[in-house]
Amino acid sequence: MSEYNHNSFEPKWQKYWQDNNIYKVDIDKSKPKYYTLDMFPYPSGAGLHVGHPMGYIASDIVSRYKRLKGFNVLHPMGFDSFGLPAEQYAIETGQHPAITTEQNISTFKSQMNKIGFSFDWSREVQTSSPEYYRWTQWIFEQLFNAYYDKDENKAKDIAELVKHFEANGSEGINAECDDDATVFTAEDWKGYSDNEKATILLQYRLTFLSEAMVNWCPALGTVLANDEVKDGVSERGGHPVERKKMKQWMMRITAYADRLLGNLDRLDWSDALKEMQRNWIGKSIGCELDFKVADSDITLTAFTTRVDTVYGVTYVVLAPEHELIPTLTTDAQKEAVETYVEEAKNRSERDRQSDVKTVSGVFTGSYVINPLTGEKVQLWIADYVLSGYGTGVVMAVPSSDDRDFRFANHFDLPIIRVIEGTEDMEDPTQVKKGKMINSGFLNGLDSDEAIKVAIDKLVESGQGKAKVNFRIRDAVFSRQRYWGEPVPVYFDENDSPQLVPDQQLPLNLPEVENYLPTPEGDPPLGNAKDWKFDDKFGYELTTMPGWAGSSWYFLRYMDPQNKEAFVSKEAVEYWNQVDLYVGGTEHATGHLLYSRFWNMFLFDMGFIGHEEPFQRIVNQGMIQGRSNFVYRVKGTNQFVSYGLRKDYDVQPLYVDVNIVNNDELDTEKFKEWRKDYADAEFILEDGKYMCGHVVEKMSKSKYNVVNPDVVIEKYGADTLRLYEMFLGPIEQSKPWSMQGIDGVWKFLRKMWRLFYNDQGQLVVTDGKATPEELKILHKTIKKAGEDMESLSLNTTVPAFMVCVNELAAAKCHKKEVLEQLLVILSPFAPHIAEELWHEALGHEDSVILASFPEFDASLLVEASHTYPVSINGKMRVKIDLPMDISQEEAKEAVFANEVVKKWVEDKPIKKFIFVPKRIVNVVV
RNA sequence: GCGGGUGUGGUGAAAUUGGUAGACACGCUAGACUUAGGAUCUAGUGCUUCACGGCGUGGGGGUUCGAGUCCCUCCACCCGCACCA
Repeated sequence: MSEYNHNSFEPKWQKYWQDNNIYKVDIDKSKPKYYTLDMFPYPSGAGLHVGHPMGYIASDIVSRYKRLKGFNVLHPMGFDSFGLPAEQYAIETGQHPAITTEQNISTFKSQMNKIGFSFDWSREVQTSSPEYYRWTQWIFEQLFNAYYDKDENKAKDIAELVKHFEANGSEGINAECDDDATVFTAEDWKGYSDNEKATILLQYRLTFLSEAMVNWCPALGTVLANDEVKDGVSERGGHPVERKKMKQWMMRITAYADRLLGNLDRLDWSDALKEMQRNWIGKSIGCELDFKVADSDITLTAFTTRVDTVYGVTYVVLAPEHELIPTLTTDAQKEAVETYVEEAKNRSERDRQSDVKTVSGVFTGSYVINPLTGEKVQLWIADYVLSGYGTGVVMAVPSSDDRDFRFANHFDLPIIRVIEGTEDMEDPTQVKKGKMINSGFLNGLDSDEAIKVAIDKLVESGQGKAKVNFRIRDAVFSRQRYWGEPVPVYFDENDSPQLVPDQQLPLNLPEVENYLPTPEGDPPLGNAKDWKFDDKFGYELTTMPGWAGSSWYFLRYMDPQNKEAFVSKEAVEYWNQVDLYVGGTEHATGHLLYSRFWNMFLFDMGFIGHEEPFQRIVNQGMIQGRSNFVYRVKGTNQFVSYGLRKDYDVQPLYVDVNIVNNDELDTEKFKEWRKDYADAEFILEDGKYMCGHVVEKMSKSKYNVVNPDVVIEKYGADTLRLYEMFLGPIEQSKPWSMQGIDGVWKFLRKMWRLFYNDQGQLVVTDGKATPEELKILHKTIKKAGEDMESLSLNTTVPAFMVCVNELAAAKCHKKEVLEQLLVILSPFAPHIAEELWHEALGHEDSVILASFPEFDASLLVEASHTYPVSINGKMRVKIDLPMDISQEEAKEAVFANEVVKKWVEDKPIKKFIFVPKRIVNVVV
């Protein structure tokens, strides 16, 4: 074969790998395991664009590398196949989402296979298949049957809680539960009806029904979890979201808040990612303290992290939603308060968020007593206090909190400075910590000390206690949609939720004629005919959220066909944690928290042996689109080139980037692109039509989507793989550009020419490699190995280029060298490696089964080193010196050099620095 | 506002973690071979200067024999969170 021609062999090897099940893996205890995972995609109708495979390519390279290094590598792929787009499409067209989804998956798979990924497709999972969601439902049932014991700090079987209730009632139980959990005795418990018992247990279960404020999105017709709402609108589609009280299934993720936070320290994730999770969990350590309402027996409990500043409290504020407001409002203030509360209620979430600077509030007319100072201060209501955080009551310290400061200034409330040094400052909140002043028994203490002393005092007098608060909320689990897992629950004659028995799982998603809510306002599942448990009891009509199926799929890959369990003990023991998880940062607070939560729960219950699912995560950057524009002269069919557009009155129009090459428009293709452009005329510059460009998200409507199939057609999968890595560090976002892909392609052609000459004759020779040739090879082995371990894949490609350039220059065609080069290149470019491995080198087995060559350090040892010699820190000349030269000898040699003499002249030598194998620096 | 990150040629980017700044590619320039070139090969290519040289890693300052790398300070851009008490 005379020329490198990817089309002639890439499909051939893809078929060979598939036919020979080369990527199929099984438990093999004789080998160490390695688990590489990609965040599985939602199979959208648009197919893959060139941005998607970047992470997949990186993880594929690592998988292939680890395999060559002797690991048994689990590298699966599957589909997160429940989701909104397929359902929206069903609503519009009546097409069942399962059909659309199946078609899309088939497109995705064919695109992936063309790139040559080493996935073990026999382990594929699809979250929407009943065989899979049977176990998602099963996990839901385990969560239903469990509660969280705060003493042992783990989830336990709900039966143990029942035992405790039977013996002691609610006395002495330290478990995660609803805030308003019932208090009762063992006697009470025995007297309760089944229904009453069920209601109480629901207050403890890790998945539970609750009447709660939720994010309701009318446009999508469903509630959304907090992480699915961004800036007050839905993350998908950008529709407005309202707060609404609804009965919903919830997940008690807050039980795990502290462990989810604490474990972060031992995970090998980027700081940014960990920080995002920390923020989301939002732990704050502080205390609760009681403010008695003056002339009343009501006590308000406030949460603060800065109890040291308690002497600076000049007023206390309630959230507008606080339920005691009517009782606490004096008659004189009644009207003002009601007006304010009404207004605050009507402000949308979005308003409240975007308008942070406006100060508003109202005085209740009541006063409260500071528990530590005995001072009487005003009680206010303001919407800067959130009902959902802490207790909905804030002790305001205008001298150290920005919001309190603004508020006090606005309403002319007193400000007491309690930190030394802030006495004369216009804005005392600029200094947050220091020695306490004006603070009674806290005077002279440092802020941090004062916090401890103040808490002790509060505890002593029974007016407060240390308290840790979390920002994270329990997760809403219900979705009022069709295309998701049915919740395996029915409601009995008392309307009490009951689990569908295990033997009857999966509870299949029923057929419906209409994917919209029922006329009664029930979710779409309400349209299912005769869908009842035991023909009697109605099933739960909401479905599970998108994150349910994706919260445990990494476990199912280990044992995907298991009919007896979600994963066998043996499989999960062997494959254990995911060693490398590659995916986008957009899942930082959703998927990655929920997965950790479920995994931790399954660990607590003894089903799996590891607490954290993903030891190492690498977030690949986004590939942005690069849109092109043409400029039509208004009212004509004339298009003016980018550089000349200023001379005309033009309208920029998107043009398909696939008919533009390096910003130059293919005018012929442009005329064919659309009917109305068929007789377009062009005003050219330098004989070319140049387009404008802008970097933005890849999307169909912007005509900037580049399909990997197109790149593969022209350059081949190996070039695509190498090029996507060559573009830069994997974590970095960058616009897609084809500039430079030629360089990678040329590299593969050069590589090819080490094996075949222009006439297509094999030129590989059998001779013994020279030390020089071995050196070229081994420094590449070293570099490639290190890079693949650290995922610096962008620098590996140049290392290969240098290697091939040097071998070509040395006219080295020796089998001994080329054979090993093919092995180390094969993770990046498996097709060309396999082709040459068989056709040029005559191997029978696949290169995938080879071993990664051992790097031999002794081959890189040199007799001499070229030292850069600097005079006063400026590099002036390079001198070859023997490796083992002493400082004295080096000095002699350096000063004998003409160039050095010229620079030094007769100036006195101040210093002579000699760093072996590095540098010489002369200071004059 | 808080937190995280990034700033290096015309472009994408390297730099053994304090030791020759710009590897490797794209692009560009010149030449060779060619009927032809969006093929291939050779040479050049940070800026500046005829040259010797000088200047160069967002700006300013510092530590050091030596700083893209460490410290201080300021600026710009990107990402995340945001009345969280």
